[in-house]
Amino acid sequence: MSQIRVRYAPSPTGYIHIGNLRTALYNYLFAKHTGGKFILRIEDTDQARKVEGAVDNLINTMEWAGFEYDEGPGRGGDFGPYYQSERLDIYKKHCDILLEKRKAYYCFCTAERLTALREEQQKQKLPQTKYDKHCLHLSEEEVNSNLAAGMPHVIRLNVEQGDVIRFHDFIRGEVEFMSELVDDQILMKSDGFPTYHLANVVDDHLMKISHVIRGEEWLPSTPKHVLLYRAFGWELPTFAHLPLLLNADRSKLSKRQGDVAVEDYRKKGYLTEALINFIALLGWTAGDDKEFYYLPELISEFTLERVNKSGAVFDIEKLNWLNEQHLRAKYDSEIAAMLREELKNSKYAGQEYPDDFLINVVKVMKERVSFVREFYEKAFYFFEEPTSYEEASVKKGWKEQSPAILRVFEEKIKNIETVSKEDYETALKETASEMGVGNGAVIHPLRLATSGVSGGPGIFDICFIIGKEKTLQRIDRAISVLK
RNA sequence: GCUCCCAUCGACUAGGGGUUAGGUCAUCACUCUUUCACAGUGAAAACACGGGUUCGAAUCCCGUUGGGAGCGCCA
Repeated sequence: MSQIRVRYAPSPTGYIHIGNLRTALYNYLFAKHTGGKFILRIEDTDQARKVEGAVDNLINTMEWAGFEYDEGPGRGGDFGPYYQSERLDIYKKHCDILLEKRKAYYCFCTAERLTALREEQQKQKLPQTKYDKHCLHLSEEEVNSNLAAGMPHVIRLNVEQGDVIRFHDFIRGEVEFMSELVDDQILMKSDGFPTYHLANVVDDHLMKISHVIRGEEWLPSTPKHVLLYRAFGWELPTFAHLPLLLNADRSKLSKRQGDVAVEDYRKKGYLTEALINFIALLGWTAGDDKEFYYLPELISEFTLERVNKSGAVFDIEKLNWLNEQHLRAKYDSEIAAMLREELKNSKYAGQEYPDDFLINVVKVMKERVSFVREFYEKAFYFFEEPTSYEEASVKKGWKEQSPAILRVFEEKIKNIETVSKEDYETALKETASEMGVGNGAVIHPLRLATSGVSGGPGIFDICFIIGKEKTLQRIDRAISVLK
C-alpha cells in the first residue's frame, strides 16, 4: 500500500472562502488520521487574477487554523516547487508529450472566433457548446508555418468521441460521462501558462497525490482529468468530491448572502476552534451524538467514509452556539487575556484594567456572552458610568420611594472600609426589612442605578466589581437624574 | 437547454429491510433565579411523490418531482 498523500491546492485570489477552508480541513484530517502527508500547493497559473499578498494570507490562515502542512511554500519538500508558476517548464514538457502522442493539438483560433462559435451554438440550441475541432484538421505544414510566424496559439486536448468515461468517486460511487459531452479542453494558454486541468493533473501525479479531495463543483470536470491521466498513461488517484456548503436558499455559499471569507469570521470574533468544529460538522459526523470537538479529536475520529453526499446549509446560529461553548470551555485567565487584547481595539482603549478586575468580569459574564467583545458591549457598565437608564425598566422598577430606599442602603455601606460581596447582600437585606419592603424594591433600583439596564450578573457582583466608591457615585447620580 | 450530483424535523444530522424514526442548533413552555443568562425538564417539528421487490420499505430498485453544480485562454 503506497503512502497516502493529499493536497490542498488553492488559487491565491485574495480572501479564503469558508468552503475552501473546509476542503483544507477534510484533507488535513484525512492525512493526519491515516498517517499520510498533507501538502499545500499554490495554483497561481492565472496571471490576470493574481493578488498581491494573497499567498501570505493563505499561509497565515493555515497557521491560524492549525493545519500544519508537511510540504509546501516555506516548508519545502521533495516534490517542489510548490508554486505552479515556478513549474512552467514541467507543464511545457508534458504538453509536448501529449502533442507527440497526438492526444493534444495546437489551436490558433482567436478569442473572437470562439465567442462567435459559442454564440452560434447557443442560437442553434445545441445540447452543449464546445470547440469544433477546427484546428485539429490543420496540416503539419500549416501548423509549422503558423508557429514560425509567431501566431498566438493554445494547446487543446483531443477528446475522442464515442467513449464512456467512468471513474469511481469515494463519496459518490461510480460516475460516468459520455466523451461526446467533453470539450477539447485548453491545456496550455496563449500566455504559456497551463490551465487548471493540465497543471492539476500533472502536479497531482508528480507529487504522488493518492487522494484528490475537493469540492463537488469539480465533479463535472473530472472526466477531463481522467482523460488526461489516460493520455499520459498514469494511474488515477482516488477522487472524493465533497458536498457543497450552501446559502440559506440552498445555492452554493456565496457573498451577497452573508460572509464567506474566513477573515470575516475572524474579524467578527469567532474562535478558531469554534469555526473548525462547525465546518467539520457540515458534511461529516462520527455517527454518535458528540457535537463539541477540538482539532485533535477530529483527527482521530475523521474518516472519508462518513462524509455525506448532500450539500449543507451554513447555519450561523449553530456556529454562534459553538462559539459560546468553546469560549466557556476556556480558563477565565485565558478569556481575560483575550478580553484585554480586544479592549485595546475598543473605545475603552487606553484605560488600565487590573487582572483580577478582568477575571471578575469574565467570571460573572461568561455564561451570558457568545463573543469576547460582548464582555464590554453587554456589560459596558463595568467599563464606564451608565449615562442613561433603560426606560421600560425605570417605569417598572423605579418607584417614588426608591431614592429614600437607596439612601438607606448607601448609609449602610458607607461605613464599611472594604466592602465584600456579602456586605452588599447584608446591607441590602437590612435596608429592605428596615424600610418594610421586599428585597426587590431595593434590588431593582440599585441595579438600574449601577448599570443603567435591567439584566446582567447578580447585583452584588456588579457592586463588588465596580467597587464601593463607584457604587455610591452611581446611586447619587441616579437619584439626581431620576428623582 | 444539456450533463452530472443530491433528497429524513426550519437548519446540521443518526438510522440503511421489522425503531414510539434518535441527537444538536433554532423556536415555544415550565422549573431554578426577585434581573438577564446558564442549567434542567418538556413540547412542537421530518423520511418529497408514485410504482415495484418483500410477509414487511424511511431503508433496496425504477420513475416522477424538486433542488444544486458544471458547461471560459478562471480556478
